[in-house]
Amino acid sequence: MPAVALARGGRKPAGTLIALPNPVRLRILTGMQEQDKTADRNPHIIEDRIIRAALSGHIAPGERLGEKDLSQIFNVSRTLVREAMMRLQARGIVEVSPRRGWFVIEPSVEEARHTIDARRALEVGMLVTIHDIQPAQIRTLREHVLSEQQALASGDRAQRSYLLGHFHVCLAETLGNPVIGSLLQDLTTRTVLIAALYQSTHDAHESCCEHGQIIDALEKGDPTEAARLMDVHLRHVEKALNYRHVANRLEHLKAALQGI
Amino acid sequence: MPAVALARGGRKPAGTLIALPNPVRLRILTGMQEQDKTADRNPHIIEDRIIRAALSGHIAPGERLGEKDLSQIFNVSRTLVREAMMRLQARGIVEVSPRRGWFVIEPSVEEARHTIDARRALEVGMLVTIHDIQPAQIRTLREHVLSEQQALASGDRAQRSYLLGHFHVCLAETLGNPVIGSLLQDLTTRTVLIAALYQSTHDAHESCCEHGQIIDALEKGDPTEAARLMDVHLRHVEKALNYRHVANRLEHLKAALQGI
DNA sequence: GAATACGATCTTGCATACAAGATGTAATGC
DNA sequence: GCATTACATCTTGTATGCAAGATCGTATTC
Repeated sequence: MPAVALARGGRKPAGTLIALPNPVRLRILTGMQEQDKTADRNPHIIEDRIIRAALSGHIAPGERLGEKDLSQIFNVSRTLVREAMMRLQARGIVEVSPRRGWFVIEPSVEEARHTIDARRALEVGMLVTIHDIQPAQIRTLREHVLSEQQALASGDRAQRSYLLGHFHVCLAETLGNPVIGSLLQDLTTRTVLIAALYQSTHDAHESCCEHGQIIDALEKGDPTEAARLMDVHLRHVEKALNYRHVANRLEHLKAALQGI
Repeated sequence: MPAVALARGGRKPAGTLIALPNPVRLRILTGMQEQDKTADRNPHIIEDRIIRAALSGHIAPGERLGEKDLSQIFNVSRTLVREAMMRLQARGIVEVSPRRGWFVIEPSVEEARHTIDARRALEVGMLVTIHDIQPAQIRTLREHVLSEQQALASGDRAQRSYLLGHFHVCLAETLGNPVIGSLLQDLTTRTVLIAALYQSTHDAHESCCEHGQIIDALEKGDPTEAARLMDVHLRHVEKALNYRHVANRLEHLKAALQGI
């Protein structure tokens, strides 16, 4: 028996990430970014932290998010945790197994495809319907890519993962549509979880480079080309997913037991 | 003083719909569709009913949804109502005013544009990335349009409104992407609320006809044309919104008091 | 008569208590 | 030794209670 037992309702350890009991592991949720300490009374803080942790790769798909653990971590009652979980559930980030617990989504191969297709539709559609774009917007985007490059150089994997995912949200918001930005935040979070699940080997440098190319096309006033590049970019992201490797747990187990 | 007083926290009566106190008016939420009585223990029933009521035009933007009222209507405690509200909040259908109450969204002109733009991006993007389409799928869509026509003929405005909105969800799901379908459910619900707010005069017959044309294009194996038609369709929907008429309440009040 | 202060009564915000189910563990039978 | 059963302990599900704020009506004050 390991030194620390897994919490009762726990599924199997998600990936290789878990080496500590949940309450300890999940402590990363608290002090991650000191910048928004002001909004400590923000009822959305729990959601935000979880999304951020997922985007940073700190939380793995299938990971259990116990109400009690979270209530201790955030020092609130289970009520507030539950309310945050309800919102995250509506956003497709977590799901509940009755009387067993809350779990970060573990999309099946099919769900993964649908999610990426949805992103493709939304992002390509967003780019082809652009009218004009201002230099200031280009500057904002370039700054984002610059910070991506800095994260790449510094070797901060969490920051890198976060920024690469957040580029797409940033793009939508910079182009002036917060509604699309909000939808993309959820879809990219799910994509990052999918990538973690299916062990994406997608190169971060390549992603960053492609982000730059998309901005180039926008700067040249060619949104159609930008849309095409985005399509290619998302195909690369998808192609990097090794769907066969993990498949979903049930399929995996089934195959294993059939001696395949 | 009127025979029935408005609930304390109530904003102004939303549109001309309110002629009864909320608890009575909202009774429409209970027995709307007898078909899914089986799932009475489904914790999502409250959300579903509210979405459906909004799509049917039974619930107006700005309408107050008191926790107590709903808990009486659905015969559950406030806890479950609150959880449903949290999910609806995450889906952008309701919003909360602290210690005053929950309200169906009343999008500003800007938010309305962003929502329709998001729909355009998503639906156009979905159509241009279609590969092949089966006759069975075309049949499903035709059946939907048929039921739209029946609702038009029968004069059932609620059913008409619901089906015209639901076409877009149906399209996404039929084309095989439930993720897009889920996103579109929320976006179309918001659009219907916007239409109610800005008094859309968009002709229902025209909408239904355009739905048919989109299916025609898909059947002919021309998704690009379908995408173009969808773009036009959504522009018609948007154009029908008489943004100036109500604008938002503040603007409206301002204009009224300036004697415009 | 107009402005203000105050309290009654509504609302949501949040914590807590208990019910009910799921799971791991140890005792029991053979 | 192995299967079965009973129980202990964890989990979420749901209702309820009380706190705190917002609004409205009324009395009070100038």
